[in-house]
Amino acid sequence: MKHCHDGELNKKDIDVKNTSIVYNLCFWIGERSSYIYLPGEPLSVVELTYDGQYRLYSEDCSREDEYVLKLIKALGVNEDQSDLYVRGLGDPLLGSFLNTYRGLRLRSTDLWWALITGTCQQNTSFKQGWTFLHRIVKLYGKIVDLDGKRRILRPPKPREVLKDIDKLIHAGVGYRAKTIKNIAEFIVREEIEDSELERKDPRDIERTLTTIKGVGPYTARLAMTLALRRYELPPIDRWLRKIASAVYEVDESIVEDYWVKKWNKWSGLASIYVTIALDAEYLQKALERVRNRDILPRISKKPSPLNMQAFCLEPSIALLP
DNA sequence: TGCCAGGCGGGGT
DNA sequence: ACCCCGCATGGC
Repeated sequence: MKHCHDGELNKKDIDVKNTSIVYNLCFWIGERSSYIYLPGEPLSVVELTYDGQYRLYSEDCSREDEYVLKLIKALGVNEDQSDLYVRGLGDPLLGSFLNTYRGLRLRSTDLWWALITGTCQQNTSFKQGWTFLHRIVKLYGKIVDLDGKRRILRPPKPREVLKDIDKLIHAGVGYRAKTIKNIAEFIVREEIEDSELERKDPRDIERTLTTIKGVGPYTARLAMTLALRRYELPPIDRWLRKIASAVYEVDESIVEDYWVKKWNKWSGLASIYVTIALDAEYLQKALERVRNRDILPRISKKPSPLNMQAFCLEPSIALLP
């Protein structure tokens, strides 16, 4: 890769550090900066220091202005969240989180990676799911040379996974391997531009993504949230359903309706924020924290959405070849 | 050591 | 529109 140029985010009141580290993989989180792969082609990556300086690398620097726009979009710098705050300040679940993390945005990935991320969360714990993802990157990822000085991992593309699909077994993903294969084939076959899906009606997006076998409403909605910045349809799993039911004192069967009435076009983002606010703790611990109104991230040594660095210390990841 | 978990699809009613 | 089961794996 070539070093294209350096710049500075016009970041206004964005919390650059937390935005770049939350749900990032540990390979790309450093002491003073993080790496962010930009969606789409050509392969481009940004090193973003926590004070907002960035350094752009790409296979092809000729369209570097486009990449800066991609970066701005991926970081959600211009996403106007004022309505979210009108809805959320004072909320028993997210009120104090929103107050404390005002500058946080959700960094986008590409659709392929968002769908894989959702698949890895299916019927498993936070820790196990994110362990799968780290292992997929270690098993399939290539080392890229940034400017002759630094080398970093990059996530695999769908074709690279398809080429050696049997290796997925070593990532420990179990029966999810089939779904990952289906997703890779879908992405290769459809050649959908993320921007094309982005404009569709949310129900259409959900319908399109759930045609992939193994992708249901949860994974489709998570992907819309993580890749398209479309938050109208919330990913609600058993964990969030029980938490929301407890906090708002509504029956589990109507949690989704209640959630969408409350958060409206921010529903998906609010779902993700709850996982951050509760450090993605196991359900019983999360419920206890909710009862104690202890709903702010507590950064410990354990892996959590705001402490993804900890995954690099896990033997099951660190010791992979 | 066995459970069994931040889903899903298929097969029932 | 529901309910129920099996599913691979690795944490607890």
